[in-house]
Amino acid sequence: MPIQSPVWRSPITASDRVLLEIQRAIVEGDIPAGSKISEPELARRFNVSRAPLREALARLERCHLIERTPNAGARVVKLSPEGLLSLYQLREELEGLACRLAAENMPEHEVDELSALLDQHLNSQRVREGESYYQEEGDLDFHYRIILGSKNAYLINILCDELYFLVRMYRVQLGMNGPRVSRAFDEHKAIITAIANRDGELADLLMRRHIGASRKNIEIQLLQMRNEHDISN
Amino acid sequence: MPIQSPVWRSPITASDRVLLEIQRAIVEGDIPAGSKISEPELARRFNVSRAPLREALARLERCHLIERTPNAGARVVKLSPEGLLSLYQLREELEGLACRLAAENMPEHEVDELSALLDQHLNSQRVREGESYYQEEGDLDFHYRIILGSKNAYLINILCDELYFLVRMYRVQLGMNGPRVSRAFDEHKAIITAIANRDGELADLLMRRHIGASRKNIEIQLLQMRNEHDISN
DNA sequence: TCAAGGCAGATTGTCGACAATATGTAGCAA
DNA sequence: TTGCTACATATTGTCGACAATCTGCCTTGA
Repeated sequence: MPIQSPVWRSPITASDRVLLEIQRAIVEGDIPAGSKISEPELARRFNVSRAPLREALARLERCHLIERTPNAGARVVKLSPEGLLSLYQLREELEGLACRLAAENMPEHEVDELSALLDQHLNSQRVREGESYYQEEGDLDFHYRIILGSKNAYLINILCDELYFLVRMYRVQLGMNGPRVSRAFDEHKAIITAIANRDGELADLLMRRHIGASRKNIEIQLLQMRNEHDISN
Repeated sequence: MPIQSPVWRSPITASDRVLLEIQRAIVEGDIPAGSKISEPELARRFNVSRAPLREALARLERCHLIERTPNAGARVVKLSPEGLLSLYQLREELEGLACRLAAENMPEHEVDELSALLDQHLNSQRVREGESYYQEEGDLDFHYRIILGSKNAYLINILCDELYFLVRMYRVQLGMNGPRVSRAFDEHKAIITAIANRDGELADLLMRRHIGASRKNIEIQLLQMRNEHDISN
């Protein structure tokens, strides 16, 4: 089940439906990265005319999943190590800020809910150890809730609507699940505790460190992949 | 002359042209904040059909100048003190990051050019003192160049293409030029010096302080405006 | 052989019309 | 009078067709 944007309007129009389908297809690699997008073909495939399809394409460009050139059409973005690092640099800053603001603005009940959710995940995780469920769904949910708790509309929009589809795309396609599952629990717990204590500065620092650790983890994996590739050639 | 996005494709299509015109109209208050947007009316006004107009509207939504609701149409955003502060909170983080990255990635010649440009502005400014030209054009140009110097595509896109039109809109419509002109010179100079010295940490700090000072300046003006309003009633 | 130019096909940009949905108004019942 | 319903109007969403532009291939000439 795909995680859909929290600031999402209930999908009513044809362009909404098509957008969701193409988003999923791109994120999961069903439409390969770097491939050209043919408007007539996609329109047939989803049984709509080109008008709502182009509306959907405009929104896909907004969340950086495709790139369009006038009179030349659209291509699915190519994933690159540099792009991934750029993305994580941004996340460090933005989610750090989100934590600081959440410590000020997140309502008490939202903090409690998130805290309870973490405990719940921890228990269900201990049962079937190793399952990478948490890293996928739970991790994103955790980050989403804190971002929403910041109550900064621009920040929420940029992170949830524009950048997080890319994060998911990188995770799925590069298989960046990582062995950090158990450590992520503790880090998440520490972050929400800081927010509960209304210690914005600490929450900020912990979140930066949390994402920074992911980034370094990714850098290591990328290095390994490159080495394997070099050896095999 | 409007400052156009540095990552702009040369305006070729009708939707590009319409986008630029509506952007200007909204930023300068020609189309009032909060007003409803009628597709048929705008289409007639700019002599295009609704197809390219809707394409333009999609991009206006992207840079937060309008808000759309399915089946209900689009409205120009309403400006609010909270919105302005949210925007500046974001800018502090993002442009701080931009400075840190620019210190690493900005080519030497770009640093020199920007430094020279600052001196040039300083001289022409001293001639016609008080003119708010610098604050408008020069200031934005300065920030743009540093952002571009970061070489982080996502960061550039978010700041230059999505947030800066709003910044301009707030400045124009709330008349936030401020008396900080001369001080901004010194701050800009210090920032570019830090970047030239490849001292990312310092450049980051100085930029956050620079934008933070603007934010506080704005908060004061907002307070004054409220007081005057309260008194006059 | 190779480069420049042009032609054919396909793709994107734009248009006008129709269908689906929302908004405002008048009439009716409590 | 107040609140609801039904209708008329206007606006948005979608469609199919045409115009403008690009891409690849072929011809042509040096």
